[in-house]
Amino acid sequence: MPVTIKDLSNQLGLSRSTVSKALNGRSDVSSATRERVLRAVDELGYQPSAAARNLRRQRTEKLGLVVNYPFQRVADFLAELIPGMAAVAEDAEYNLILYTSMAGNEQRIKSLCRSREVDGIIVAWPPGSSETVALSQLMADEQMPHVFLPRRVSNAGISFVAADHVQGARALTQHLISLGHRRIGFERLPEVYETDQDRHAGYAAALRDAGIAYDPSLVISAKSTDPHYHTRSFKTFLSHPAPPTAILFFTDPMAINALSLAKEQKIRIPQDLSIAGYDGILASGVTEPALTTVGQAVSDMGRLAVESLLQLIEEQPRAPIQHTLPVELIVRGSTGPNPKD
Amino acid sequence: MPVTIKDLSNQLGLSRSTVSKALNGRSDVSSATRERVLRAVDELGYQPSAAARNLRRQRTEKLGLVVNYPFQRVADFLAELIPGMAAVAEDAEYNLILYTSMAGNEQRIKSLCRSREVDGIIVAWPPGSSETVALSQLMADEQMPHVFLPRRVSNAGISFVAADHVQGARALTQHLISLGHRRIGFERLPEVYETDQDRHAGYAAALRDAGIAYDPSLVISAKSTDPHYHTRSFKTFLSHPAPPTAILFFTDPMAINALSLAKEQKIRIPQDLSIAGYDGILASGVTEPALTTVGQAVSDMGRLAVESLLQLIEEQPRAPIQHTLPVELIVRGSTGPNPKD
DNA sequence: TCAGATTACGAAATCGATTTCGATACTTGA
DNA sequence: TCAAGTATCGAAATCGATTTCGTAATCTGA
Repeated sequence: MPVTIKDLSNQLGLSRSTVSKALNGRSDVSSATRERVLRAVDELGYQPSAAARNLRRQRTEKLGLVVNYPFQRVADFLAELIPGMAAVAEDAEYNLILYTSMAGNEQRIKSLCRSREVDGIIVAWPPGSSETVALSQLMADEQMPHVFLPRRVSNAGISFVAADHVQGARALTQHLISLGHRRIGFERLPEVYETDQDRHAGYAAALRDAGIAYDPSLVISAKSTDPHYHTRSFKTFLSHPAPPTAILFFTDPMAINALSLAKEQKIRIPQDLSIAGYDGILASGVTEPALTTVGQAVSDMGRLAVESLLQLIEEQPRAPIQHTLPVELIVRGSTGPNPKD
Repeated sequence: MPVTIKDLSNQLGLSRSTVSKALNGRSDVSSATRERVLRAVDELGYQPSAAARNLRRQRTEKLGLVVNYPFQRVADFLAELIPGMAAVAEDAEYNLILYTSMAGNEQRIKSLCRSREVDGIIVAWPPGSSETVALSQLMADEQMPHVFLPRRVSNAGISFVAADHVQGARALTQHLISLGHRRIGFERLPEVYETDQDRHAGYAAALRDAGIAYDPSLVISAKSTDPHYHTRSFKTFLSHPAPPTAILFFTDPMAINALSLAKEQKIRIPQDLSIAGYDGILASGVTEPALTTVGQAVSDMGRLAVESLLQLIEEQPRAPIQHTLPVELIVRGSTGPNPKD
């Protein structure tokens, strides 16, 4: 039903070859013919069939975005990420295809690679490190360019875009130390996440720099991101024989949860206790008090991820492309001087 | 480089036709042969080429999501919308392709339709009504199934999924009236948006129901969603000779902005002034006081939009598919009794 | 003026699947 | 036993573009 290149060539009395060459800017077409072709394209409203072109060219100009985050929990993150990515991709004439149901299913990733419906893949989900390496290997076997986001992968051969969480957690901890805090609690996630290892390393480094002994009883590992765990962790902190005067939470939602728990228990923030989050989500700016946190240049990360992927696709470099972006300490009302000072 | 159906047929000593039929569940293949084929598929890791299949079948099992919202401003909205849409689509073996750079560019929509790289389109952007009709016509001319989201279109022939903003604004206004308010301010958007007309209609209806005269000086139309305008509108309300005792803002961010302006001016919310938002974004729950607002079942809207589109694609009904979903009044701390009572 | 180079175009192969139609072998029933 | 029906498979066309290669016409320079 739509206009094909055959219709065009019939109308013009030219061969399909010539029409195709005229449209693709090849040199062996006279400029007069080229103009005739272009005029006819306008007249008939011709647009090449994507499927036919993809088949012949063996590429689709589509990038796969494999997401497995629970969207609600990282709403801000994705909402900032996706437009940046889409914008860069579209500038390069690529589009993004979303895949949200392939978590933990290697087979589906493999199918995606083999069907060649995308030219490259951005993986945005939080698997454990070993899983990441296996996944990367799988895609490499299928010759599918790919980039991991938003996380560092310590394995040397893997491309990724990440934020510098060592620096972020370190800056945050230093901020608290500079306010006089010595006993600083930290609620972390399970260690399988490299993000967790990084933030923990930053926390530990800041303590070491300040000559403060690392107290394992001040570090609690949440089993998951379920709010239930944070509530329990928070209570554990409070009932500690020598409770912390400041607490670092792994993410803003955890910290925001803690803010309301504190309010229930008539604990004043930051007079009685300092609380800090991480990620700089939108909601962190409107709580009372507003949350001290660490902001990431999420939009930049998205852009960089796509740029990196396009580079992998078009230039096929030997070395992986790895970016670690700086993060920004955002000091707001939820942190204050150590009340014990 | 990847395994093709030809490789399979060579390996098996069968024709490509037979292999294809075995894989597509056709009846004229013996079950023994079918099993041999399936085994070979597993062994060789065969996956049909998406491009070849698309070309032959004349469909792609992809849906286009044309978005033009400023992502940051509607972060929550999209973050809730997209996963719901993706989930439904993927259950039906479809995927979502994102298009974010085609605002106001009819030509690009036309190209998208003609290239047949998607089987249907969901349009999520806030054009004026007349623009919507033109856009719909354009896609209809190209025989491209499409659904508008998240907005009502008064033109009878157009498919859409929307929330019932008449009801929402009406419920919100009634809530304020029941608190004793008689002078209720309303900051609306330019009238070209049907959403605006709906919410305004709901506001006016509630007043009428309560026998309160409609006072045009209490209704301010913001020129855009720029925070600058809201600040000015808010000040206009305050300097009104008979200022409102409650204000309805068109969206939550506007209301949240007003909350902080009020705090600056030592106006107590809700003791001195009641403030309400609209949309029920995440941040509206963590402000101090938390915002009274109207929540939409955004995830449901996304799901419904995709379901409707799939229906349009697969069943080709004559009539358009139109859904208007109820919304939910969320009463929180930012609204209270009329202080003048 | 003529061999060789250049220009402009078309025929046909190709990408990898699906589908139509026809052919063969095997059953079935009277 | 034979005609008709059924089960199973393959050859070839097809989807709509791109690309390779060959050819005819024109141009160039000595």
